Amino acid sequence: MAKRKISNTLALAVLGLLREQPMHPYEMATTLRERHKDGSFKVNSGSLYDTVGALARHGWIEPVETARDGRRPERTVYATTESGRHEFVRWIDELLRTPVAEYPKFMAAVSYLGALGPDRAAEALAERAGHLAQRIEETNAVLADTVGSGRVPRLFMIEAECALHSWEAELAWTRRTIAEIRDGSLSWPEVQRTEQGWTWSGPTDSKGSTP
Amino acid sequence: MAKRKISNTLALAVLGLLREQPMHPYEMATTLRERHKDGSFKVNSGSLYDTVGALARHGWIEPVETARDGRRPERTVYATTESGRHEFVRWIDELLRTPVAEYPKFMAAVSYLGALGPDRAAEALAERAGHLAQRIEETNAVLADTVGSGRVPRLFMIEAECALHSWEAELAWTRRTIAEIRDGSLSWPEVQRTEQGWTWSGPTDSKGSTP
DNA sequence: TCCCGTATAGTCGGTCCCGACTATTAGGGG
DNA sequence: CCCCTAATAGTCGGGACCGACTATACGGGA
Repeated sequence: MAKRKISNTLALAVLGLLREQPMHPYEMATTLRERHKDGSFKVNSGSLYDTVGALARHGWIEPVETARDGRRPERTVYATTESGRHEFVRWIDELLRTPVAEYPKFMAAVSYLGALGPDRAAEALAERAGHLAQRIEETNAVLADTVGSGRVPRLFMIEAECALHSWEAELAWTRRTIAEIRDGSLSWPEVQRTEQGWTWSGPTDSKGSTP
Repeated sequence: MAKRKISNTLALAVLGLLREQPMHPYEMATTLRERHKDGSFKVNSGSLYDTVGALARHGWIEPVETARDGRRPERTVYATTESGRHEFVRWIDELLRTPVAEYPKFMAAVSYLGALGPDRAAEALAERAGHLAQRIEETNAVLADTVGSGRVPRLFMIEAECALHSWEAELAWTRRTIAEIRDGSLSWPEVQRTEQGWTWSGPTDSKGSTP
């Protein structure tokens, strides 16, 4: 599978918005924020203008008007093209079908959990758990205020449900791991340098070395 | 909280490796792959040399030797510094404590699930579910072969357990959503453009419009 | 009426990151 | 013994991404 010409998912959001209505970049940003889509797309003005430019170069969108209100900066309004609308659907299809490797910061830190020692690790994870619980609550509130009140169809906020499930899973894992650290069921070997290679020792693990 | 000087987590991996032993960049890459850490860190030669250079500029690591084997390219061997070792621990602590917004590609696609229509969406999700199941199986096999056989302490592969849980959660959500699409409990409104704004209609949702 | 904070709209320079590429050598099958 | 592949070690140019900055207009309190 050849690499996508544009891989920034912000471009997907742009195509999605322009499918509804011609718009200028600044309006795209505010619309995405209004609809709470800024949890799924990193909306950054710099990236946005870059992305819109790239989409235009590829012929997936095109400028349809350059208006000027008084002496404010010029606004360039864009619309999708036929090929842009097709690309939009193809891209979504591909993103859904084939999982790609992601490298969340949390996973990197968990890789070196050992370096903190059991007490500090448990404490740090506990703080994270608190933040996660709060984030989950906030998202639930947003869902209640939109889908829950019938103002927005559920399908239009489905990604919030997806994110919620993912955070709940992370929270569950975090809490379980805290418990395992505290009750000692996750043994904490100390690493030592020797001339042979690496040696570790711990409450339940036997000594060994990596070749 | 001021922004970190280096945010690429590959730098964390480098600090972690050099804490054990002085090394040259190429050896870091192969070591990370051997230890199956390339699921948590994106190991790319270009990024690696950039990252090592940045770490050296900040004084967190330093070159200790530049050896040359025959007429092969020069190898620069690096070691951590005192401040590098402190930074390592501080960084892990911070990454664990405070969750940051991540923008997985899947979330972006789910945002526009509607654009595929129910049948194609369900089919695409089903294909994803298959890939996820396979990935889970592969990771389980790796865990069985390392931790399961007692060759590596569980703590050293803990991030694989974490990733496994996260994928299992995603798989569960995916399967549940497929079922909801197929049995019609996730209603699929059609969006139409009107002069007022946006109108949708669907089996269970009442008509409405976004202001 | 004057000022100040906020909303509107976008530009710009620099850093980060990637992957394709180069160059050398060890190893092994024919 | 020779060629071909894989492994070793790293370079480089270009594109993606970010966030700080500019500039104008509007609204409301002092």
